[in-house]
Amino acid sequence: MPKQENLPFLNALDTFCAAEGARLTDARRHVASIISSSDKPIGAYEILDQLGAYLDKPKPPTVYRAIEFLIENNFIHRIESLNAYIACSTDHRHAGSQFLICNKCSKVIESHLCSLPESLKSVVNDANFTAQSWNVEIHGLCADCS
Amino acid sequence: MPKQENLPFLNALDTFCAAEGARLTDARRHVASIISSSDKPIGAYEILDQLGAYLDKPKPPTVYRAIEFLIENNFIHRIESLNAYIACSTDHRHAGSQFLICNKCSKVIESHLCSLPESLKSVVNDANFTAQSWNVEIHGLCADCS
DNA sequence: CTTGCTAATGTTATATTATAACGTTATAAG
DNA sequence: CTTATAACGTTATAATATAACATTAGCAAG
Repeated sequence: MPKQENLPFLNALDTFCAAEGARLTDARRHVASIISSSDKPIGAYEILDQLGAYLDKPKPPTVYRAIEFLIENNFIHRIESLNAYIACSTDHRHAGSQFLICNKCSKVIESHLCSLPESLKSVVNDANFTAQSWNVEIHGLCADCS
Repeated sequence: MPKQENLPFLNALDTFCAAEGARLTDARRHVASIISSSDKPIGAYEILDQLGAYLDKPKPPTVYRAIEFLIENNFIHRIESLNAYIACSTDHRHAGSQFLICNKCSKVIESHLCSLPESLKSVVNDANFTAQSWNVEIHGLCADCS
């Protein structure tokens, strides 16, 4: 019984692939669908399990390759502190991500600051560091759980 | 040939343990020494290898237990995006960490903002989220490598 | 259309990171 | 001393991720 598909998400992916000449293969589409249908970050092996409903005996590389493709093209993010993946909730490519991760229900709120906060910019500048990408993971309790 | 030990770091650990009644066992001291002697984040299994010079055939749990102890007491941090560990460079407990991670030489600069940047605070407040801890990992090129 | 290139996949195996479980030992407090 | 607890040793395995290589699919040039 597939969960409700996240159609806007899949349509955006479709549009992107058509525009870029990228191939939206079965594996990619199904993995995208599985991740975007989850209301919380989902691990690679849980994706693999669910993928079994659509493909014949999928193996880890199939999942990881799809994940790689989707991350590269900014459709999903990896939550480093959970080794899990989540659909990107913004519609533009961004070098940095910010996640509010509930320690109780595991739901994640993605925010989308378009640039590094000033205080971090200062840190970066003071160190003569060239920032290429950045990731903020804030753990705590969401509104429902606190 | 042990690298130069980071004595200030080990002394601080010693002082802390004495003050808190925590036990500074061989495993903990050696793991702390190994991590604090490294000029870049070091993985658990590399720690394990090096630990072999001091303890008899150490096993993963020995390393992970020491790591857990050192993280809990804020002497080291885990760099999530590298699955690696680094000595804390600040002398006070802090709920949040910020790391500038060089993609070329792997060295890490830890900064120590004591509170969330304002723009992130707003995000947290707007979501009625209660932040407990936070981690910022900024990847890019350090001054030497850019 | 068919040849040849490239992207993507299938498959097997294995690397890497981390923890569960359980019996034993060491420490400090009474 | 005794006892409670913290820490450890050991074995095993869980969980996450990638290497390597043979194969296939899609597409573009001729």
